[in-house]
Amino acid sequence: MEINTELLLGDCKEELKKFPENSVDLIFTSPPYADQRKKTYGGIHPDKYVEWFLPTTEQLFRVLKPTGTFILNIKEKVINGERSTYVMELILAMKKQGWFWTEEFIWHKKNCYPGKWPNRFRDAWERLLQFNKDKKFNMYQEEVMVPMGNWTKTRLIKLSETDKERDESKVGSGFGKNISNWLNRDMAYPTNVLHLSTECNNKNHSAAFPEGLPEWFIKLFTREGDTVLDPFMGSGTTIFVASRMKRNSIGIEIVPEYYEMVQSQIEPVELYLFESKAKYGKT
Amino acid sequence: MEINTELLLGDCKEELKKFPENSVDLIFTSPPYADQRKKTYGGIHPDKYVEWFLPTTEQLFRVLKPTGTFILNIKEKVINGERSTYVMELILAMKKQGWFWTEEFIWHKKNCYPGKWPNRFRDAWERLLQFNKDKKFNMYQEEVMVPMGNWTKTRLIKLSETDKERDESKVGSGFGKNISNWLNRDMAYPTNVLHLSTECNNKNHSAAFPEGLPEWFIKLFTREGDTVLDPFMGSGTTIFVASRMKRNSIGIEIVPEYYEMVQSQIEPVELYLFESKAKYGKT
DNA sequence: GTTCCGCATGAATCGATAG
DNA sequence: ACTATCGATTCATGCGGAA
Repeated sequence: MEINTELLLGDCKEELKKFPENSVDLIFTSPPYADQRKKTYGGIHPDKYVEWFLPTTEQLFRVLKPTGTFILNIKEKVINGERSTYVMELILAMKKQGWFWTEEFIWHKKNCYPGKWPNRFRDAWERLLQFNKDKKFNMYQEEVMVPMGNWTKTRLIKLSETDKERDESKVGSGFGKNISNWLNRDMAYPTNVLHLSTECNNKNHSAAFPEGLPEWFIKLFTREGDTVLDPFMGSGTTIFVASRMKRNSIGIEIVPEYYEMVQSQIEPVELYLFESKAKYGKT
Repeated sequence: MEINTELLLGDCKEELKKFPENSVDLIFTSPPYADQRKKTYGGIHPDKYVEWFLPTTEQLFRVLKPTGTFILNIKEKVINGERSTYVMELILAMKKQGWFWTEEFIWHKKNCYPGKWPNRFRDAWERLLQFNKDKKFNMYQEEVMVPMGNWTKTRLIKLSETDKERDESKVGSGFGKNISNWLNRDMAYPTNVLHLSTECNNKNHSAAFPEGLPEWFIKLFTREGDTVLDPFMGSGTTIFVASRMKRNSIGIEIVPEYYEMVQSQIEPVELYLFESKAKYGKT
């Protein structure tokens, strides 16, 4: 199997026009937040943020397959003591573009930035907005199953009786059996809350999110040989993870320094022979 | 000290007009979600939700003190495979009413209800939206401090012997004071992510949220003798907790069965004599 | 080679100061 | 008045050096 990694230098809303429509399985990205990273990206004013982002999401909509998924990592900042609304306005605007707002995952940052203020606590979570072109999309849930704790086990045992009664009367035969199947397994499906720490290592590249974040969504929404796109590549976390997981990937970055740094660290084409099981490194 | 609990039967947006303005310190409520609880509340169509809710928030704005806080527990439901937008539209509309959208807390439901769907995972979180009338409001952060993480944990093992000495020297020399300063550093301020399990009590009424939820916000935003309001009282969780914590409380409920049930279980007036330390039961 | 400790480092936010 | 910059606050994490 041949896995390609394609890196582009430039403004993603322009570069994306070169790509064919319906060609990407997963878009995972974390755009520069409003007024953040001014030194590298110039900073986008909160009032102009939606207007700035919409041309890009329009291109993303075009290149995404109907079965594909767009995961957007974002969080509104505090301005004058209150939360900005540009994320909510962005969601509403993207729906008008045709996007389905399927779900909102929560990334719980266990090691959030410290600080103390009279009127608020530390911000320990970010949004992971899931958008789709269609109600039907690819989702490989069994790939992200997690070990079940004893605590959950006992809980399910207690609930199983009530579950069987209620759901069998509703649906028929299916649901109650699922529950009993779970008891025999030691794996359970996760929820829409993800617990991950940010990586604050001394390396040159300071990634905005830990590798575990794109890894989880790449597992969930793609298979080996599929294509992953990150239009705001930054330090390249998404691209490195996708490559390691045997997914084709496309990374676009407007800052030359970042682009060159990623380019120097990645192999554009890799061959995988007689390997069916992937080894993703750390999980 | 005399603590009053006032219960009203009726539509809260009407009942609230009887109350003077600027008289409530904390509003904590979980309104009927759109199209949920149809049997008891009739159900509100998602498209009409904002329109339905705004007259109530207008009254809430009126009765809340300038230093007070409004905590709204809400979550959008899934309709035709995608998340509704009525919560976001509500926030935008409330801002036009004059509310400050100060913060969004996340309630991470550690034991959310089991289930399996082909296109989504179990929903394990809800929003706790904080609104204020002013940038300045009362917040008693030290009341909700939590034990610190592992750095101190390992240290506490070594300190255990010294800990004993502290108790002995409490009465006597000033040696204990140094230690207590150390121990103060074992507590840290929490974040805006709350981890609470849903309660599975055997009572007839199924509370929408666990007692720990209103308890945390009552600790954080009020003091003994302050006034807490829940305009959608339901099974009365907020009222019971407020009463136990020696706060005056006002509960409004439109369903007679709920109203009577709460009324039969609460003392309208309670006297507390010569007690300076509160015992809230479980923390 | 382990374990332990010290230290720098974050998509932060507020309030004061300066242009 | 309104924006830009700076210092103070604070904690989980992972690295490197030490015991």
